[in-house]
Amino acid sequence: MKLYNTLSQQFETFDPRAQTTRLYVCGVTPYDTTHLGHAATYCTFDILIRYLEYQGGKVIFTENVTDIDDDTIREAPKRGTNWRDLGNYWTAHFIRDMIALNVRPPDFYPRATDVIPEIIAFAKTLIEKGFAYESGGSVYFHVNAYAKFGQLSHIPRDQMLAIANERGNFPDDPKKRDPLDFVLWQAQAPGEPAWDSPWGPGRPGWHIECSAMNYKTFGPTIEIHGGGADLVFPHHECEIAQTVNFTGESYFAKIWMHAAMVGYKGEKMSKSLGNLVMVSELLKKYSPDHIRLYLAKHHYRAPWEFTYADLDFSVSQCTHLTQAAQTQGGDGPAMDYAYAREQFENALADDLDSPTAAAGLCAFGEALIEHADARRDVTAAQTWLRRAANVLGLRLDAFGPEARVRSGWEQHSLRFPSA
RNA sequence: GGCGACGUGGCCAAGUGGCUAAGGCAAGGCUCUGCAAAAGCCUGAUCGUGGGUUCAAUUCCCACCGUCGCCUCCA
Repeated sequence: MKLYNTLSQQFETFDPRAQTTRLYVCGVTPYDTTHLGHAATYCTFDILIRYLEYQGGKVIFTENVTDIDDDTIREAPKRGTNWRDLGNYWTAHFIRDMIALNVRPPDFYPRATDVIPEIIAFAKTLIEKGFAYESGGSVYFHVNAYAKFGQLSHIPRDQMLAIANERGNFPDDPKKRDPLDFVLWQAQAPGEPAWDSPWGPGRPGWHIECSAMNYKTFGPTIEIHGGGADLVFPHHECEIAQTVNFTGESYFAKIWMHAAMVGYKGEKMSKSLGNLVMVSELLKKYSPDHIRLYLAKHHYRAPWEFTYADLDFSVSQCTHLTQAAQTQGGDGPAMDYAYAREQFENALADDLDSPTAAAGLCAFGEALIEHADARRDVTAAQTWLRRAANVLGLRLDAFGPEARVRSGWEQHSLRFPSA
């Protein structure tokens, strides 16, 4: 199949059967609610996984929970709790949405605080190799030591600095050598949670946890790294800088995939703007399939706007698909479905073009109903229809999420006990 | 300012180097109906602007205008 690689800015061929696909997708920072925008990203990668497996590939999937960072520490006291309980609470909330939407669970679901030793090892090695330095109990990655910084976001180096300075991002931290340097390990501030380290008590910076978790579960390189488009810079740029210089490999992930942002009421759906649509709210009126089909009808790299009118339209499409899966045919000549199958597979093989795949599947469902009315044998066509629908995460007439989805997430959620 | 997207009938939104440019919502007309509702049928697009490439562009290329996203809170 073909996938768009943010790093090379080109479509690249990816053969899911050539190797086991190690996939890492950046998860949430559980300091506040999650919403449809988050769901859209994870449904995108869910379709990717399902399609890779449909093509006979094997996938190992890791998603992270950044349970310790500035946000969780800052928000917890505002809500009369501590960072750990806050993280558990919102992670449990997120998991509920993922189960409801039939999003397959990751094989590994580590939290940042599970990998403190690995994070320390990263910082230590990066200091030894000259890519990082200790300053006042904190450790910083020295951006100027890595010439390729900017390779992912394609922001020219000289301008990065100029922009940073223009925007007043200079010496807010006098411990930094350079305003662009970012923290790997942060010295403990009064009242903050801390772990012991060679540089004194402190906690991980943002970015390093993903490098560490990735390395711990997968080793030096992976096939695909994904996340929301808002993570390209600085988060993923920093991850590359950390990982590549730690491992000494020429690359970190072969392909970098980014899911576009979802808008609502004319602006990017975001916590700070408050223009949120909650999955749990939608589920009061719509079924998981309605939402999944609606999401699949948007290409993952194209920003789009949520509207109830569009969501409503997917309701009748789901009804038809389900009817098509259930209808009784006759014993006439078997309905041909090879054309629909080819179209469906080609669409998804073309940079995960789920809108085309979904449209084709809906049209096929309509055709199937007509063939059944004409007393033709549609059983094989129905079997394939169900299989294709499953690639999009649809359940059709089945009740609730797949057993493996529920049990997998529930297993993970044991580590996020929520009061 | 930099990087990247997008701009299709009132609104939302597919799609394509040439054959009537999908579909949905809204609107108007018609059928049905005592009226209405519901349902069915019918009606609408110089595909942002200006150039270029081409026998042919809405589709490719360039410029411009406009909207949006990112540029250390962010899926």
